Amino acid sequence: MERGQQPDSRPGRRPTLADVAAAAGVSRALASIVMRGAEGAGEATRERVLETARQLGYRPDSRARLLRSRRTRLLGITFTVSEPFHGEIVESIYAAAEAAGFEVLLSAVGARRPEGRAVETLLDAGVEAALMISPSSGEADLAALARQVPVISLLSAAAPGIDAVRSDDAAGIRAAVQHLASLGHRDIAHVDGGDAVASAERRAAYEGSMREAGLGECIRILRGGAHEADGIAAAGELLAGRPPTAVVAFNDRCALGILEAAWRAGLTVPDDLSVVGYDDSQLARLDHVRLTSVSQDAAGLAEAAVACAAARLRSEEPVGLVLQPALVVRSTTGPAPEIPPR
Amino acid sequence: MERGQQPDSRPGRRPTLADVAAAAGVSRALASIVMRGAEGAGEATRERVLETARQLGYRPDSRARLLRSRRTRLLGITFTVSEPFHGEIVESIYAAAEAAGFEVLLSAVGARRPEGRAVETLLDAGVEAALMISPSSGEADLAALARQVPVISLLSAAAPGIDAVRSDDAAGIRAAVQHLASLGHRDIAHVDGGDAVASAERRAAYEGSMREAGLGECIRILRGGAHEADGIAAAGELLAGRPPTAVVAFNDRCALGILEAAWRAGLTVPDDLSVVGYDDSQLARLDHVRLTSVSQDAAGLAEAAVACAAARLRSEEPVGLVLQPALVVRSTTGPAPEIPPR
DNA sequence: CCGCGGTTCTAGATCGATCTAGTAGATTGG
DNA sequence: CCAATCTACTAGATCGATCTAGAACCGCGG
Repeated sequence: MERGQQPDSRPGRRPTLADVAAAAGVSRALASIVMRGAEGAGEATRERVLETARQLGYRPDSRARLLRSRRTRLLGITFTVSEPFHGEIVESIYAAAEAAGFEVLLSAVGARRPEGRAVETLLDAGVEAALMISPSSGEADLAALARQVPVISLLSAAAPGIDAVRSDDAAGIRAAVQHLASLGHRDIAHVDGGDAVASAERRAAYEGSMREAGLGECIRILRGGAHEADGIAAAGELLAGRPPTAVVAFNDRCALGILEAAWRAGLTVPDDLSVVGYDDSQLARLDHVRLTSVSQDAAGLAEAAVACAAARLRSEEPVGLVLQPALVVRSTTGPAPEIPPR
Repeated sequence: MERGQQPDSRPGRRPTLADVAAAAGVSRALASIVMRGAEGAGEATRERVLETARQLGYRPDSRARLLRSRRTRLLGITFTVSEPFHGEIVESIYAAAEAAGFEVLLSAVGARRPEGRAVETLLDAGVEAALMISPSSGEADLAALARQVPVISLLSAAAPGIDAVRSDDAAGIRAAVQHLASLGHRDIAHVDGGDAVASAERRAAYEGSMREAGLGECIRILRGGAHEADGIAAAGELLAGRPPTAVVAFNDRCALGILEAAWRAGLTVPDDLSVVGYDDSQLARLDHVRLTSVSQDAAGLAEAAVACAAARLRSEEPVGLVLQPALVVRSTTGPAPEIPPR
């Protein structure tokens, strides 16, 4: 009677709502009402049912629950396991989704697991909407997908029929350039993202804001990429000739590569060289890095994306949402050297 | 007739097996047989059903499917979003699980999402077993969990009632020490993992293998940790006094910190200092790092873990499985300098 | 014409929850 | 005292699949 481990009816099986109802001496329907906190149950009965449920160790079977109630309240997420910034967004999405009453289903994209497959898993599980972080699929595929389920693209530009939540890259880059210019820098170079998605836009923003600052003649763009190695390679080229006094990198990982190359070359940051990253990822915040970076505000993006999904499920039209990034100044930027080094 | 977009019965809803059956003029049961490739259907009918399913854009509802068939074939995984090595294992688990006929359900652990919550989500979804990568819960919690569902712990030591799949840390460390000794190093230091789970074991293995190599007098252990900053801090201490000629780090991230500190201090790797990491993560393989590291063989661990889960579901006893790691020599280790530097 | 084994197919129960419609029982009002 | 109203509760259908038991049909030997 007092054991509370095994339901007497079926040995060794996880207890069901029927078990709880039987044990508490009520109908399944009433037990259901109590379990989901709906109204229509007496106070005394409610407590009795909750107590028996606790004793039996009952946990509602989410598959059965979702099957019956049309609204699954499930949000699917595709993300790339090897991208640290994706991880940060995922964590924020959990929080935002929970607050909005959604469950979250993750599906990883990786070298051996293409995005298409990741999305299919989500559809099979019955998600109500799919949040895709930096989707790599083509526009046609995304459009086809969007016909089956609301799709919210995170960090990428909008496509027809799908929501897009991203931050204003141009504004972010402009903030970086202006910050450096206000510190007296003139030779501000840019290591771009190569073939990465947002690379072209950030490159253009760099050129634009250099001209705005009256530094059109100092524009210097090097081909980089999204990873540390790309930063290293570009920095090698950069430091070989007449090095600039500051560099705006495509993202944090690229910036980290530049920092490493600078350290190896014996330069002091930020005395000899200022470096700005992009993403404000954990990497940037690490104690030994303290990288000045443009913050994409993972939490804000996540909340906006979840809000978007909720709006779409209330059958509103797709929107493109653009958040304003903020520059976070840390220890890798400082005043321009009085006399150019070397 | 030829549209193939909307099932005629219920507009705008995803088609069900009943829709397919009706459209193909067969019973639901037969349609089910065809869809899951069971035997008992005529060749002609089989093709007709598959064709109509394709036209209607039918996809089986996994919730309903799993609800009915007791075997959910679902594997739950808890992992930490910010740990790169976890990501690698996750990806390998996908492959291994698919090959073994399992579906995979991910649940992330993070700063704002404790492991307990991550596991509960998995249980609610009805996973048949839980694979936990580097579980942080206490033994009591794990034991309680293991009473509800088979638990396989990855990368951590075994606990009563749960399987554990890990690699032989002692052997890995020994391989690192022997490698360095064979290169002529004598002053081989160890930067440990601080409070991290496997730290004590690796530290002991370092001491043991140093003695085996006749270098008992050169033993030197510094407190480190699992992250880059820990490596930096320890390296600062190390390089301040009489620096060793080689360092065995607790893991790759720690080793990376040591490398950075070395570069900043103007040392050349491996000429002045050899460094060995642990995990053989993506980080170690990066072009500009090329860190000599002990490979934990993510794919092997993943396969073993999935096999373990399968065995447990055939009601075999919990086991502790230990894989042999392998040392991957890259560019951060070399012969000991003829004359100690400085 | 009957019985038999084999294949192909179907009706109906079932998984564990939710939801609709409706039934007891107490309370209130005229 | 009967009708109306409200609350507490229940029976049974339902979601979309699987699974069991059995029906319909085939050819074939006796």
